[in-house]
Amino acid sequence: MVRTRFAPSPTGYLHIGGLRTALYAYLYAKKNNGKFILRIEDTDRTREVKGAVDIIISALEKAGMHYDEGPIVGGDCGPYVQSERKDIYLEYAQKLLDSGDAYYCFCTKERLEQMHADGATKYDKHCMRLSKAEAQARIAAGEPYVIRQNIPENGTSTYHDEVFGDVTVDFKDLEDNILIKSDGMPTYNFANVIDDHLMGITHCIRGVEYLMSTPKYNLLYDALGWERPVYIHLQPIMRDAQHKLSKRDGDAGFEDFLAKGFLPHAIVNYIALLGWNPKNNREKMSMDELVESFSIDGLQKSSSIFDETKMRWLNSLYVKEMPVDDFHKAALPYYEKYCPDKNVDYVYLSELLQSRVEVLSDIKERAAFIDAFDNFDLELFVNKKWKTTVDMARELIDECIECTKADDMNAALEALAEKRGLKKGQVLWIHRIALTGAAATPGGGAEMVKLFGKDEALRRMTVVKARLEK
RNA sequence: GGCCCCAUGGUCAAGCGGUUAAGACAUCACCCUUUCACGGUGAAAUCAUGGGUUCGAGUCCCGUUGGGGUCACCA
Repeated sequence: MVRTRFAPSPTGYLHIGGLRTALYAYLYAKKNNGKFILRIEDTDRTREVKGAVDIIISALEKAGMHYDEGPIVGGDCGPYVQSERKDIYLEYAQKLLDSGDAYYCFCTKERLEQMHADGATKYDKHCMRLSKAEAQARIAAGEPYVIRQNIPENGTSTYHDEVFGDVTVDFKDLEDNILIKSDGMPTYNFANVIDDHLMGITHCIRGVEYLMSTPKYNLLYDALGWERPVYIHLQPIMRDAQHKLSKRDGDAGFEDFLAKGFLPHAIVNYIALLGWNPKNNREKMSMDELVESFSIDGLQKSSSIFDETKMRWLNSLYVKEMPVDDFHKAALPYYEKYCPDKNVDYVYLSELLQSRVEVLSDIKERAAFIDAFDNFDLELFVNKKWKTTVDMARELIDECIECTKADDMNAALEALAEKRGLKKGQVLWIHRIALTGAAATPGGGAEMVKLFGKDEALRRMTVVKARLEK
């Protein structure tokens, strides 16, 4: 049975790159009728962020990825929070100590720093030479210590990665890294191996930053007599050719995009395609369809640049197919914030806006004309294409108002154009500007009158008339 | 710097020795619409570079360049 996992450290938000890693792990598990596990990697107590686990869980929920085992829901391999598994790691560290695959190290930070200052590129195995008795004595004396992994001094290690193929690393380039820190907590390098095995993880899906250290983990699997998992390393999502998308650049978090008005599934759909090709030439896909078409051979070997513009396009597709009621409900908070308590038909506004909005937050500018009417620039009456002028508006405003009162406004406007020897477009332009005060509106004059209602429409035009005649 | 990995239009990408080198976003033009969008049609735009191998190379090999990753008591 396939078992994959998403193992974030609780930093306070879910990075879009992390979300994609989680997504691929989820898709792969579901595609193979397997299980998707959530594990929290919080062994660095100094980086503890309160409430971070809840944020991750709720983000996964919103994204539509339900984990089968993990915090809160539990499972047979719990606990799923590493800080609660301390004793387990110590137990396995002891086995490694016994077999000689690990050793106690008492080197001080000062000595380590001096070593590097002297040009050393890795730890010199200084403490490996200590006898067991001596090590025990120093521990008994209360000296702080760590446990290091004993890596062979010579030879190479090759393993197969599902996306990169065979990767070979020379042991000379690997350091005797720390397995257990002086506070008794394991490092990622150790905990990840122990947990992946104990939790029955069959496919290890993670970022490329672990590509080169994977041989160290394999050494651990081998020493403990465990079967290695299948490895699938993922290239990062970039902001541009040389920088990863990061929180520092702002808005690299899943929640940030939600706040910007993106729909959760649109984000998921977009990032699924960033670094993976479904081979069916389809882009807009439901979660079920993603699961159905997911396959690791569509995974990209190179990193990809995040393109918010394209995500907006995909989002607009989902916005358009929303039931009008849903769209209206989603739009309401924006109306309340940007054009509250106006004399307009908000439901009709939603109807007009739905096809003109890519992300919900576009509503702000799209509906701005409703609120920003009073002081619009009269120069808007000037239109190059239609050759309209402010003077023309001044001349026509009274009649435009009359037309608006008419039962058949459109016909009246048309008649007005004819009477004045103008093109209909010229009259319509002036009429719509007088009504909305905006060069672009989510509908023509007729729609705008319907949106405002005749009374409010006339009130607006009267205000403009006064301004024109001042 | 050592080591590992990567390299097709501006971006996401198909391609797995023989193609007019798909498709999508963005861009531009036109149509539709007497606003703006939506929609439709079309255009422009890519194999980083130098050597091989081969009848034939975007596809295979080597070098170069560029980029990323990694060298922590962080994950």
